[in-house]
Amino acid sequence: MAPYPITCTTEQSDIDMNILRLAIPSPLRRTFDYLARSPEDSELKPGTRIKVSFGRRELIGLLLEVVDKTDIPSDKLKPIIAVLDEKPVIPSYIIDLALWAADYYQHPLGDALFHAVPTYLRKGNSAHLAPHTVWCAEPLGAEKISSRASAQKALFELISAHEHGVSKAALTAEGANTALLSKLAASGAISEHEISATPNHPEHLLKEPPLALNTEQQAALHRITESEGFTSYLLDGVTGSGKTEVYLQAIHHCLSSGRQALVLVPEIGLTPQTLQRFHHRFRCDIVVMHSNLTDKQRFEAWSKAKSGQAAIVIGTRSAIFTPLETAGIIIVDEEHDGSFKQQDGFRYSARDLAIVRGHGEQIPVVLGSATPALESLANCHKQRSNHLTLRSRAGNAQAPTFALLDIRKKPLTNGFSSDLLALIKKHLESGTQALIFINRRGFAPSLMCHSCGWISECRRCDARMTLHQSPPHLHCHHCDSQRPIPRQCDHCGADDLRPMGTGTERAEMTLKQHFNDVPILRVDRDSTARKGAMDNIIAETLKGEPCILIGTQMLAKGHHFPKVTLVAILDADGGLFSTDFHGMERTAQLIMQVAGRAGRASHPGHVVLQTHQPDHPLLNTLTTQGYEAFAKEELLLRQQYHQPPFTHMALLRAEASTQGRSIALLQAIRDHFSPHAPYCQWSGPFPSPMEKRAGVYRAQVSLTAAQRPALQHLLKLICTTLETHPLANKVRWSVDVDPYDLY
DNA sequence: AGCACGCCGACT
DNA sequence: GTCGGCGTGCTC
Repeated sequence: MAPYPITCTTEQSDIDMNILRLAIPSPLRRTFDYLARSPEDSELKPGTRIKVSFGRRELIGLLLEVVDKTDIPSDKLKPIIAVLDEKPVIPSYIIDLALWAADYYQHPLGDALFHAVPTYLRKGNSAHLAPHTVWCAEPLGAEKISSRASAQKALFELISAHEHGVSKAALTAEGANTALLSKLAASGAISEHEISATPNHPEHLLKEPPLALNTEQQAALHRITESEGFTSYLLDGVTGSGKTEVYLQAIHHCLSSGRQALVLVPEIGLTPQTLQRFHHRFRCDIVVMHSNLTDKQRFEAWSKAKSGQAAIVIGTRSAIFTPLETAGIIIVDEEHDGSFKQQDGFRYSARDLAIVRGHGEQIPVVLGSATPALESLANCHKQRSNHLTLRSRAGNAQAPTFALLDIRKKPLTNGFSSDLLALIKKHLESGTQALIFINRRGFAPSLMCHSCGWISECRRCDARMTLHQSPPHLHCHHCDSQRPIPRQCDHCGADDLRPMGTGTERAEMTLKQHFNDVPILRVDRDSTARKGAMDNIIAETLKGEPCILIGTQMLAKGHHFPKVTLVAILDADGGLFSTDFHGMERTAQLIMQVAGRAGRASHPGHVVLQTHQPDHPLLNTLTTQGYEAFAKEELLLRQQYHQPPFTHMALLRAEASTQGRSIALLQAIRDHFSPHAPYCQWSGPFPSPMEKRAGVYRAQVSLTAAQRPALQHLLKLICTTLETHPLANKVRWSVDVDPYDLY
């Protein structure tokens, strides 16, 4: 209980609380103080939007606190211009979350805080939404319309067709002339009604009965629902083990007690199928927050979450900052997914912030994955999180079998060994489908001159340009620049240019030559760019006829293909020797994810990995003993090498338009700080693995420390120094705490 | 990040 | 003569 004030200090009433401390949307790492105009201004609460003059422009800041004194000389203080809200738009626990994140990720606080404010509000729009209304036909409305008003009659008919009323927007969409609405309303033929929220009656919540749970699922659900206050869980369940059913029943439990659920999903995870599952189960308002919404739509969804009207909020990374009137649970699906970490600007991890938020609001947090991130597993070992495992599959589904296909010394046809082609043939002949995974789109990763060895390189990046065939062009996948395919070598003029390596387009061509009697369905960013293209492919595979699916990561996420019995990974070696210590973990996750696409009860899946490293220990552990055993071994290696999650890491990145400037700045920082920070290991500065990208030269230095606070303290000093460093004016620099990748 | 001030080169 | 290039400095 809070200590009760025994003596009342009376001075308080004499002190003028007339300074408003604001967060300003700018990259400056501090707050800004303004003068209150009146005593009423001093009553304002944190989270209120305030318009102020800042430098030579006007902008909107967010009130953080009201204080009685400031270090800023009084001649510099300006009064505020206007107060935009009568009550805060952002609740204090969201402000706290954003401020915590700004501090942890070393990001300017104003900029971090405004990530929690919907763009619609950032632009100064009113926080009040016009209530949603629908038009309803009156019972005897038809008689009230003049017999000559045919257009009004038509509109009335249209409205009558909607038993529960219809919104103006929907009428417009149906091609109605909504200008006549007011005429009809005036004559009393129709009337306008506010839509009321779907009431959340606990007994009517379910549209369909929940599925029966197996013992493991039941145990997991029980652990989650019995928790009081904050507890963190890792729901570690192999593909097909029914994680989603556990989520749904945990959400049901949460909704039943009148609370809301927040569900975070990866960017590509927000498929119509996922949403369907929620809509089929629950009779309540569900809002979805993703990047394709307009500012207004996003704000509307946000408002429903904030008011409590939306019982379930599903969203991508940024939805972690959505206020909920009565939060009851946070679920992070596919928690290992990289899209939860923002890769530029404010480099926060929504998954990690979910834990922080759950702790702050004293609610359970469930991280779910079939291939948990190593740091999530480590958190379980450290007893910071509770490991809930689901090992058995629903129905009588079996785990896929794995085989490494040694392709050393084997002739390859555009990346396919003859063994693999034979295997595909066998599966097609038995009436099932095959899925081929290649992590490169386009026709071939590069174009080479057979005469002199010249390779088509991007002018703006240290990268080769990918050859695309439909339409024919060279494309840099790093900066998006394109150019026509040269007829002759740029270097020696010879006309013998040859594609090197295999991308999805070339693999598709190869398969078409070998299997001309079955459909070959290519799934990559290029082939699914057209609206509905992906749906058509899904529909085609669901017919169940033999076919071959070929594609990139897009195939690995979200969709399941029940008739696929063979999954082949054309090149499993790609990530094995990455300079990034995460490489092996990412490769393993990807392999398991792709493998998980195959097989159901009647058709067990076979997974084949073409490799030049059939003796690679971790690859063998993964394919013979599974992800869990792999993770255990990889964690041991990380521990040996003092790598995360056993140490804490931050990356100092720099980019500049000329070579050397980035390095020089980072070197200056290292020289300045490393003698005073013996607890911290410095590595670099080095040019980034791809030094030049989109015309800028990039470099980085990594810092690791055994103790988080020591690292945080050092980073703070570094940021302060960098802000005014003479070398920093031509260099863009940033700090990446807990980097997801080291590029 | 913006935005203004300021001081040097090629144009109506 | 100016228009405008981007270096530098500031924001309570």
